[in-house]
Order: sequence, then C-alpha cells, then structure tokens
Amino acid sequence: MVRIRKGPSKTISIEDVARLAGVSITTVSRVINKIPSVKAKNRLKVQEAIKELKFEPSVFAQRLATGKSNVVALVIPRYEGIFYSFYALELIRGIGTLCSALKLDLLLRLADSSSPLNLKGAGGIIFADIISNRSQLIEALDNHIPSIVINNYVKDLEVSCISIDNEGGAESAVNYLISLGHRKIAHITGDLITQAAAQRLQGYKKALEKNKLPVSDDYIVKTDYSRGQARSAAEKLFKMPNPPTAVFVSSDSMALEVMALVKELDKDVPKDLSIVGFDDNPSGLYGPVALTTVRQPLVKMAQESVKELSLLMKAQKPQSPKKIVLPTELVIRESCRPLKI
Amino acid sequence: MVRIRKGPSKTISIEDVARLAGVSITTVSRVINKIPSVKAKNRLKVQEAIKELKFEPSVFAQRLATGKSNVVALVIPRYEGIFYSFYALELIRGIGTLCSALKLDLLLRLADSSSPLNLKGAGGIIFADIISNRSQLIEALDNHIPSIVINNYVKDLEVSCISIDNEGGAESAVNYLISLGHRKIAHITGDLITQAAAQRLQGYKKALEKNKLPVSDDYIVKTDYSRGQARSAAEKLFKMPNPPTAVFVSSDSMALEVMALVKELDKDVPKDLSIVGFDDNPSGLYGPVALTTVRQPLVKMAQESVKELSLLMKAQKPQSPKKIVLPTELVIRESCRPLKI
DNA sequence: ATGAAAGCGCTAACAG
DNA sequence: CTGTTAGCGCTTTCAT
Repeated sequence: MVRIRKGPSKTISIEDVARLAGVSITTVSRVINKIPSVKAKNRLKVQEAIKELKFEPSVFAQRLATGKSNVVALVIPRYEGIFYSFYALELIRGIGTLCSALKLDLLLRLADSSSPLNLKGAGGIIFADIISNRSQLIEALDNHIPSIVINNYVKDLEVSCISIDNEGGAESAVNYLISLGHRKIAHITGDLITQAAAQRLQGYKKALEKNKLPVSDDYIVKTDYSRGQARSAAEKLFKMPNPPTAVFVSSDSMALEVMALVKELDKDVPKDLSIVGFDDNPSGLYGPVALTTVRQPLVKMAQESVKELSLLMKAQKPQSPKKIVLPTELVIRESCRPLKI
Repeated sequence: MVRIRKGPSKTISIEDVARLAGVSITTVSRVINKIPSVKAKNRLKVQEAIKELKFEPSVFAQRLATGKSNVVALVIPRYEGIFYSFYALELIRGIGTLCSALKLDLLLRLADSSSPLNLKGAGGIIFADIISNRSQLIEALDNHIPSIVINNYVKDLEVSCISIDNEGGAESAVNYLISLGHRKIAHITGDLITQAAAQRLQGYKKALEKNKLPVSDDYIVKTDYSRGQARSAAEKLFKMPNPPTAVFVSSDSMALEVMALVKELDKDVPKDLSIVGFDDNPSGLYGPVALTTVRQPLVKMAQESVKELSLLMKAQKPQSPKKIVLPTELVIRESCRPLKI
C-alpha cells in the first residue's frame, strides 16, 4: 500500500472546487455527474474551477458513495497453450480498446487454476475461456457480479456467453477438403482441454460422418497447440503407411509449422498435401503459399463482450443471459488443391 | 439451467462482523490489518465471524480512508508494431504473474498517444515503452505517483527505468557476423520510432565502424516490424547489384520471414545468406534451420519492474531513480556460417 | 435550481 | 488491549 499524495500536496477535493466556484459541493457533484438541473452560469463557474484546480474526483470516494464500480476484470487462465497465442493478444487488444473507449478500467487477472477469485472491486468480469477455473465463475455469479464468458459456451449456468462456432468452422473446412476430392483427411487437434479444440475436433468428425467417410483415430493427432507438437504430429502423419492427402489443423500457427515441415521434406503444399488452418492469423499470409483457414471474429467477440458487460453493469435488474455464437468464415487461399483421381 | 443462489445480497460490512463477534469495529479493523495488539481470543472470534459472514473488506473504503492504493497500472502504447508482438505478450505475462504473486492489482491501459493519462486510483505505474506518450509519464511524475519505465532508457527524467542493452546486443550480433568473415552485412531495422529499434541500428553501425567497415545506407532497410515489410526489405536487398552475404534483422519474427523468402528463392540459409535475429522468440527454433539470435531478458525485465515498483510504492520518501540496463546474450544456432574467402 | 446533512465502509488518532 | 470518534471525498435524499 502506498501513500498516494506525499507531503504538502494535499489532494484537492470537491470542496476546494466548491469554494472557488462559490457554490455548494452538491452543485459541483451535479456538474461532475452531468445532471442537467444546474444553471448554465454555475455550471461554467464550476467547470472553470475544476480546470484551474486540475481537480479529478476520487474514484474511491465515488465508488464508496455509489456502491458501483466501473472496473472490468478480465480473467485469463495462466495456461501456456492459451496464453501464448495470437488469440490472447487479440482478445486483450479488443477488450482493452473498447474499455478505454467506454471509460471502463480494465483489471487483468491471470488466473491460476481454481484459486479463489479476488472479487473485490470489480464491477464486472469477463472470463476468457474457462479452464479449470469454473469455480471462479460460479463464485462471481453467487456474488451477483455481472459476468460474461467468452470463447466458451457454458450451457449449464445462467450466464451470458459469447463464443465462436468452432464446430461449424471445422466442419466447413473439412467439407471444403472433401469437395476437393480428398478422402484421407487428417486432423491435428489443439489442446483438448480447451473447448475450442474439442469443438473443432467434433466438427471434423461430423463432416466426415455426414459424408459417410470413415473416422480413423490414426488420423487424429492430439497436441497442446504448440508448434513443437504440431511438428511431431505432422511427422507422425507422414510416416504412416497410408498417409493423408489433406490435413485440417486446429490453429494457423500449427498449420504453418506443418507447412514448413512439408517443405523441409522436399514436398510441396498444396501438391503433396492440402492444409487448412484455423484463426486467420496474419502470419498465414506471408509464406510462399498463403494458408487457407477459418476466420474467427476474435476482436468482435472481445468487443461485444465489453459492450454486453457494460450493459449488465448498468442494468438495475438481473438480465436473462444471452448465449451468442459468432459465425466463422472459410477463407480460401492457396494451401489446398483438388485431388487428382 | 442451474439456478444460482439468489437473494437480497446486502453488502456485509465491518460492522456486521463486529456485532457478531461482540467487539468494536476497531478491533475488527485491527484483525483485518494484522495488528498484533489484539487478544488471541478476540482475534479468533473475529476471524470466525468473518468466515461465517464471508466478509471481504471494501477496497474502496480502505483506500478512501488510507489514501493508499495497491493498484499497478501498466501503460502500453496502442501501437500496432509494438503491441502485436512476442514482446508485448511476454511483458504482460511477466508483469501479470508477479503482480498476482505480490497481491497487486494490475490495471491495463492501452494508451493512445498523448491523451491525458487517467491517473485516478493507480498506486504505481509501469510504462512499457514510451512512444509519443511522454507527457503521460511526466504527468505521473508531477503527481508523485511512483512510476517506472521499462524497455526504454529515459535519461533526462528523474525516473527509474529498466531497459535492455539493445545497442550492445546488436553490436555483438554484427561482430559475430564479422568474425565469420562477412563484410557485406545488411540490417533490416524495426520501427525506428521505438527506442529499441533505433538502438539496434546504432549497435549495427557501431560494430561496422569499430571494424573499419563501411556503413552503407543501401544496406540499411527500414521497416515497421511487420513481416510484410520484412519481406519487402529482403527482396530489395536481394535485388541489389552487390547483395549482402549476411543480414542482421531487428526481430526474430522478421528474421523468420526473411529466411522463408530465401527458401522460396531456392537459396539456402546459411549457405547463401547468414541471418541473425533479435528476441529469442521460440518460433525461431522450429524451422529446419534454427535461428541465431540475440536473447533479451523480457520476462526478467517485466518482473524486475514490478519488484522495483512495489518498493517505490512502499517507500515513505521519494527514492533516487535507478537506471538499469539488462544485458543480452548472443545465442548461436544454425543460421550463420563462415564466409569462404 | 440549490444546499444541508446523512451516510458509504473503513482507518487512525486518542483516550481509557 | 480496546472502544470512541473523527474524518477520507463523494453521492443522494430532502428541504428550500
């Protein structure tokens, strides 16, 4: 804990402003809170006094008095596979930008698993992904703190969530491959502890099944989202007696790794292997072969969550939770090609 | 849907605890603040009451009463080249982790240029990079808010800063290339609006000069740190009548792009071009040719900054600022080779 | 349209 | 060792 103002520089308070402006502190408060019922003349005097004194109302006093807080806590699992990604940064950027636009303070909390959440002071909470920290979400809900979950469809709790149609996205990716004539389609998963990776796997299976194609466990290789494991996964696939002609990879960064490996083996993408990623990470654009991928609206999800949360925070009565699933979009570029039969 | 416990949740205050425990609120306050002078018996009663009521003191009331805050604000320029990087994520992770260990709240503020900083409530500020937001730093200093700057050596202000020896790192990279026999060494810079990129350019020049090698502007290509511009830069270099045999690139992610381009042109790293990057980004490890690079202690810098700041926040008197420059380390891998003469 | 006064929940002298 | 009593700076009835 720290002494905010030291020594002689006493904090200027609403009272100083009132004195200088020659009005009551109530009037000053009204000006601060933009309550219309203040005479224009007084309003002006107060505003001038505020400017002259460089007065800034104490958030702590305001919050004490109102019981409201405009602090948004963003809870992100301190989980390597998640945190180290294009995804996390996009999220933070999207949320950070909108928070500052809406004058909300953004509190960042890297959550280690299920340790009790420190709720003090947050007026609202955004849970980014729920990985072994479900109890924190429940705690927040129990305490009636407006909360919203993103990138995770939570169906069994009364909480708003905004997630992404991972299953649909995966399905469309695999359907595309099938439409190109591929039959031997492998899937390199992300970390299945995340809902996104699990859903993408589901989508992959679903597409195969709907097209009456066999789902072989040999063609499904699990990873932790890291490039290292993506590489091993791809190596494993290539060594198979009956290797796939196409692969759907659960993230772009892993897909790029697979692509790199293919080249090292003196093979060609898409000639020898068609690849579809997931994310629409800009990195996919730079290589010699632009990556075909599934675009997911990360920034939109982030921003929607802030908007939605700020609504919840303002609302007087508890709102009925919304469950939003954002659509994805297949972005066809150069990493796939029709299979010659 | 699972129904979460609902009901009139009046905030329980220190007074409720006092009543239940049969003591005064002062005693409760003492227990909360771990002041030893409370009889064991009372302490126990209070602790039980706290547990029973699930009481959590209001941070706002505490801060109002004490004038102290344990909130650390992290100010990051909302600057694409910076923010979209390995660097930003490492920083956030390092700072976030240590803050939660030290029970400090982390407020994230994406700063758009020089808009006035909203100081309210922060007990301390970490400025990550200073890009066109110098006025915010000065504002913080003027208000005697403990502040610390990282990744930027600010020599003309009385503020502690922890930066990285970019110049030295660059110099050692180029020296290494020279020791390998290279004479035609190019440099692809980062965005020179950042101090890091500017210092790396300086280091590059210095190394050449010390070795009596000519510094040619043609060999220095400026970028904004993006992979796209890195690619163009490399293309430009290759098209030169007298192309370089080695290139020092201001970031690993750009270096990887250059490497990719070389391969596309059916040339080889390091046979046809030696490359050194900067960052020690794990991505550099995965390709067929591991990237030689300059390791910078990003996480250490982040963590040191929190430690240092928490000291400043605790200190009663203003401390004399420390200027720390963290060393880098050349990590030799496979992307360079001796030049045949 | 404005002001007086009563809190918001907690800490910090200052007695006892 | 413990309780009483002022505030901290602001919002919010309730009068005026």
